[in-house]
Amino acid sequence: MAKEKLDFDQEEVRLKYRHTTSHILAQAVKKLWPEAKLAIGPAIENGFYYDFDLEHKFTDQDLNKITKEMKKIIKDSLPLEQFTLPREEALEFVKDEPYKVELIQDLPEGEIISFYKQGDFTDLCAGPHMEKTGQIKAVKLTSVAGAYWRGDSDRKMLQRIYGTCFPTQEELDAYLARIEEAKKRDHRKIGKEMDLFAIYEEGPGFPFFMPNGMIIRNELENFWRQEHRKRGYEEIKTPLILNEQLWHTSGHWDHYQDNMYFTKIDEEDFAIKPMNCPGSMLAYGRKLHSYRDLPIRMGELGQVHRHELSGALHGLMRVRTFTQDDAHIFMLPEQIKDEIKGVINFIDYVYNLFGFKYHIELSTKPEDSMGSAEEWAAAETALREAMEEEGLSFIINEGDGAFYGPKLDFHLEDSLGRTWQCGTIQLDFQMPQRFDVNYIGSDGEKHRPVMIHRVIFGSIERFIGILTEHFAGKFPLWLAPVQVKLLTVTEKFTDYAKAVAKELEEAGLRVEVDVRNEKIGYKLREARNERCAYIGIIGEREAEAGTLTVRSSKVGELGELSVAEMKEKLLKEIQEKAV
RNA sequence: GCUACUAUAGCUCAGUCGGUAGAGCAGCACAUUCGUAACGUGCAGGUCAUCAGUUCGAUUCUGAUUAGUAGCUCCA
Repeated sequence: MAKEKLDFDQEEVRLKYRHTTSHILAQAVKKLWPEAKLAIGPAIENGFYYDFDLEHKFTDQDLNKITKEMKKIIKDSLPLEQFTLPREEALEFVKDEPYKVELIQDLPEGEIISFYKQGDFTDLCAGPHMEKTGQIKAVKLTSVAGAYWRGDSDRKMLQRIYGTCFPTQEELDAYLARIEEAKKRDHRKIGKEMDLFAIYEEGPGFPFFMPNGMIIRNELENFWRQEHRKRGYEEIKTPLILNEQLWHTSGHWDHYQDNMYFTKIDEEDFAIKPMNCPGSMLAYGRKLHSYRDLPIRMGELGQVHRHELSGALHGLMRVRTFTQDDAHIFMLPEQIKDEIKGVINFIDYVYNLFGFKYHIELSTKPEDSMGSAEEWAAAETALREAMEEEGLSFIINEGDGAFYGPKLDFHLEDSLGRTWQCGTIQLDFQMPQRFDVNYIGSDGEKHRPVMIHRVIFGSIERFIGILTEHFAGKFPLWLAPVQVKLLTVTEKFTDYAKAVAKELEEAGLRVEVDVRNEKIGYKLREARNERCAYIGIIGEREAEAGTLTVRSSKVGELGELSVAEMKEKLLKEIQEKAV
């Protein structure tokens, strides 16, 4: 075989390569368990999977056995041959594979039905594929997990084997090492190490924030308030518990009940809020508003509770109580586009500040929704046009809107590249009608305002999780729980160290001093493990010169600085919110 | 919620083919007064997640429960 260098940078090459590997996986599984029924096996980001329906439960040992079998298939370097069949013959061909039968039945009439054959194994597949199984070099089966047939939780759960593959063993090893490295940034691990937050068995999905975590949280909230004041928002706070009737009015009773917690007060039924909007509606509706006052932008750091499925909980990323940095904007119809653009730019400003990369999804009308098709179309158009006019690209997430309106979702990545919805902008024509809120127009008549729900962080909890993984715990100075830690070389310099700490503290910095009778190497190691942003070392030289020897967690040694220089440097960095 | 897996000291883990458990780090005491990632000695610390069952005896085997992990479903 002619040695042909694979261009793995090209997406179609990667997909072809991985897809062929998934066929090899299926062939190996069929060889070992001929009774296994095949579902689907696509190439995905970073690898591939194949779904099987099989009584026997795959174990980790099985993955080794399967890998051995795959290596044989690769060694045999079987050619992959495509052929097509007319529909009836195709159905006859796969009659022992019920999932394949279903797939073929769902293909439109007249579609060419394509198969790929390698050795004694044939799979329904549109391709494309590599020419020979021998072209696959380095394979690793990574995990086995359950997955519903066709992603439908009402249908059977199949066994999914995940794997990855690369043109060389070195690339595979590098990839696996990268994953291991990324796991060290996991916010659950760092959160424990830095004592940011904790979740106890007594409250699954209900995180506790520890003092270090509270510093980050409070700094984020301060920043949030400052930025919202600049942009013409006012702040309110609405109650966590409101009576059940309110949730009938809002539509949550009909559309969101399963996710809500309820309680009783004096025999009357109350609900714990899963969203802040109904409270905001009451707040807006308590007085008459003139068209001259619109838009009204009402912000709220609102804590909500939602019954998320136990299997979905994930550190701070997916919890059962979280604080949304919410706001509801009430506006005239002609203000819609500008307001949406304002929020888009606001979100972009905040995410850029942290250096996040993000992508945007436009989520359209779900099956379970309120309002007419026309209203939904108008709302979707408004969101789409605002995006297009701002020159932003986005993907469509069909049927994933909120029950009261379509939304733009802003997704951020965690350390392993999993994306989490953070910011969202939701257009809502329903809630204003349901709560019968209005404004007085220039004609002296009542009119219905349009409303936007929006969040920037999404939830403070999730955002802190993302921040933690993004910075691997080395937070920007303005967020860092410990901004400076002073270490004394011996106890002789305790007084000087405390005087320096006092001066820095008086400038508003968060300072800790380690005057313990320990070796400097030991104290330094500990301070570094704690991810202190700056470490100041104080010994004889520094005490005499009125300085400290500084090391930054991000850029390393900075040499000797006077206390005044240190103070100025850090205050500037905080002021700039440098990352 | 579903499928699979996991649960031993504050943390990271070892271990018991069934006879009630260990290490390192952290903590405490003593010693050391030291210059850039771990000084030493000693002490203390565990209902082996919970509840049942089998057994003379269960941390170990079985079942249920709870919590967690990966993925699916769902969502900020």
